Amino acid sequence: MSKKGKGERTRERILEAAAEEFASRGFYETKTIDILSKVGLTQPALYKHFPNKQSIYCELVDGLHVKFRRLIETARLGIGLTDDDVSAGAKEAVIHVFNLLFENPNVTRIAFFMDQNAENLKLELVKLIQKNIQSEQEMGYIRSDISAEIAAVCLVGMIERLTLEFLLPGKKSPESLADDVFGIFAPAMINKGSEPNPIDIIKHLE
Amino acid sequence: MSKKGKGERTRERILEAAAEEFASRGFYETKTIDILSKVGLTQPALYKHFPNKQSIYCELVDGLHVKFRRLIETARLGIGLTDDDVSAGAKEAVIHVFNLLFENPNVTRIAFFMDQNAENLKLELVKLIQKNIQSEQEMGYIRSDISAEIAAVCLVGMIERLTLEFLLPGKKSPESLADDVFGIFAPAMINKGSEPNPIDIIKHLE
Amino acid sequence: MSKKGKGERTRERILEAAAEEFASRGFYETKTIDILSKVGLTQPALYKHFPNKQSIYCELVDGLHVKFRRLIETARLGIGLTDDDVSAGAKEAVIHVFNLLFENPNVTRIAFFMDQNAENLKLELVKLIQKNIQSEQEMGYIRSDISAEIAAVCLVGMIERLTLEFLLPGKKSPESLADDVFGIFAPAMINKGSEPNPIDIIKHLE
Amino acid sequence: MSKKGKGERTRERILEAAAEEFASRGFYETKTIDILSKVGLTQPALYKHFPNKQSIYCELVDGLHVKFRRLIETARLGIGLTDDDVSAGAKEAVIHVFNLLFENPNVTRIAFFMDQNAENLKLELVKLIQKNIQSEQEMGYIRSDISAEIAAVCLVGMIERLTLEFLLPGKKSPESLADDVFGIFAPAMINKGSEPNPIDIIKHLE
DNA sequence: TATGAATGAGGTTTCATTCAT
DNA sequence: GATGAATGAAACCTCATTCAT
Repeated sequence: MSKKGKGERTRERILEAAAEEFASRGFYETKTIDILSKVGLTQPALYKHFPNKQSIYCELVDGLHVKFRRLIETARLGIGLTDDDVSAGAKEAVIHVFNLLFENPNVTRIAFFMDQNAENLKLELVKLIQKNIQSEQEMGYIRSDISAEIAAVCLVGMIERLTLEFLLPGKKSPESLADDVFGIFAPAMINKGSEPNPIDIIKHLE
Repeated sequence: MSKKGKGERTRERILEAAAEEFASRGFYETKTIDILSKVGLTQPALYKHFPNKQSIYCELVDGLHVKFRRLIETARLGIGLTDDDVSAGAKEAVIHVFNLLFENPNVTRIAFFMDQNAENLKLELVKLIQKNIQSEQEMGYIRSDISAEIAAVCLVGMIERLTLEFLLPGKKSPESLADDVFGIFAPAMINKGSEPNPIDIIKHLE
Repeated sequence: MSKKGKGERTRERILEAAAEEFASRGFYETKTIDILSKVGLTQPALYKHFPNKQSIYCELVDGLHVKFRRLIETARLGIGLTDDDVSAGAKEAVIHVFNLLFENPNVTRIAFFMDQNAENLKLELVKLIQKNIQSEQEMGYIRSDISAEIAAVCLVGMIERLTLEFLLPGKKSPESLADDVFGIFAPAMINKGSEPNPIDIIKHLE
Repeated sequence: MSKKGKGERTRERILEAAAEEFASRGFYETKTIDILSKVGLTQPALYKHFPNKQSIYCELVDGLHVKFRRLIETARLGIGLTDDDVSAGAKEAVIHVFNLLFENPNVTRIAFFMDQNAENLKLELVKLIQKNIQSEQEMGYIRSDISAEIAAVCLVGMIERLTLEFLLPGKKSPESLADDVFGIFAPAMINKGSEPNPIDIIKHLE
């Protein structure tokens, strides 16, 4: 009666168990038998569903990486909004990031923190944020005396560590963490005492 | 002339090669033979100097962890200075951290970024910073509407990522990075729009 | 209308597919699933019809081996004929052999060329031929300066290789190959330059 | 003191044991542990010397195949001799073949009788012999009413079976077997009653 | 001090084979 | 009669690690 065949469900149970094991022990210390005994299966069952241990790992990692890249892409396309939307949109984007990372904490641990390739992912995120910051700097909304790259890198660093210490353990919600991040990041970026760059204002009025 | 015997030198060459390999491939993908062929030795030589592969890894990791904890301890003891010292001291402390992380990039990669235990280390750093922030919040020097813990976590996150992207690749110096960090973190913490706490002002004027 | 039930037909399709696979890949490189996918069945179906993989192989091999031994037995009983019959009968026998080997080329490949037990079969054939040759040698019809055993072995060798190179690929018919074999073997056996044994001549004139 | 290092000798002992096992059980029924227990070693020792089980097999097979092809090549270059040399040379060549096959009976069993690729080898031998026969047919030395190809195939068939039944078990020497082969093959080929073709004679006198 | 040669131990993987439906 | 899903068993291979020199 169930839409999914038993095989499909088994496959998913393997993936889930693998995620738990990989997240807590790492790839190498996770033995296939650890995964299987968790699911209550024996070795050949695993190889009915996956060609090898590595492929389970990859499926988990790639899954998140794809979603993550898609999120970045979506955010990139959303660039170029009006005033309030800009900062509101930024926070919204960060919430999306936290949401995604919170979807499956085990997978996030693996794909976003343990996997070597995660660095590339973070670099892409940095690039996206950097571009946004630069736009806003050109518009004079935020300080221009700070390197957009440095700022972006810092923002990503904050997101990372907040994810590890508050999001994954379930201590804080994505929204709340986004507030926290911008509670620090926004004030740091604000064009405080200095007059806004007149040219930027003109640009903005057009 | 050299104080160190040949054996001691060999031991160090092994450690160094191991650091390179561990840093680039990780513990499990680094085979003892990879390390040895890099040094031009054969397997038994390794076991003359170390009880096993794990011990090489531990020696590298523990070395940095000890130094790191010592740094934190020193910083902790240095708490409770006068105003200028406070922020100057904070930046100084961050420089020390960057300096330590820059001492041996390979080891840093291993002990500070790959090793599971690094989380504890970072947690200790967070605690230290959190305490400092709390002190300053109590003194009214900085915003009190931000959780000291969150702020500390964010600061550590920034340090981490800046280390990975600028310090380890040699793109920026410890001092410059400390400037960058405080260029963002300090303004974010400043008690701006709100009326400053009168008591704090008095303190500050002294 | 068909005498055979569906099960029986399935059984035969399995045998046939197995013969193809065994013949082209050998026993070990043929996986049960290869056979089954060829027939469009799944694994349990196989075990409804055969106790195991080996038994399929045996059934194929034994089938030919039994037929072959029966052929040899028939030939053995037919020994002791008059002159013309002798050589004519010999060629007839070889045609029978080729016919049998041509009946199912795949099975022949397996049972006559790949199976270790085939050696015994060939040995039996050698023994039979050797006896025939000896009889004829005693009768003086053919050279006595050649070991009957050697001659028999050679004849079997020819049959084997001709089978592989011409019969199984369908390049030559059993009859034509029998002609070829005797085109070489008969002249080789003939009592040519030497004076024929007078006694033999007398026998021959009868 | 010995020229060969211990490792090299071990390698050879493995090869030798493998040849025995492969020859008697076949590739798949030979477990690496069978080979190793014969040599008194454990698994890793094998993999110090060979990348895998297959490579041991290949080294054995390729070794003989190369020698065999070299032999054929040498024979090919030796074509085109005078009268007596022709048949003498042919026998000589067959002796070389038998000698090679006798050098290492186990390897011969594997590379010349069990290995699938052996068929190609035999085909090459057939081609060589066929050419020689054709030359002699053109010169009128031997019967032209027999297909050179058929004759060559038969000759190879004889060699094969004689090898299996007499050479490998050590029942007959290469020379003796060559005599046997030509005792049958030469008379079969001889241009008995018929006058030699005049044109061929002229050709031969040139 | 360093090495050539060997090992113990254990993991991944691959089959043929079966159970419950 | 046939199947989806699972298993038992065993082979290959790869390590870190050690022995004897």
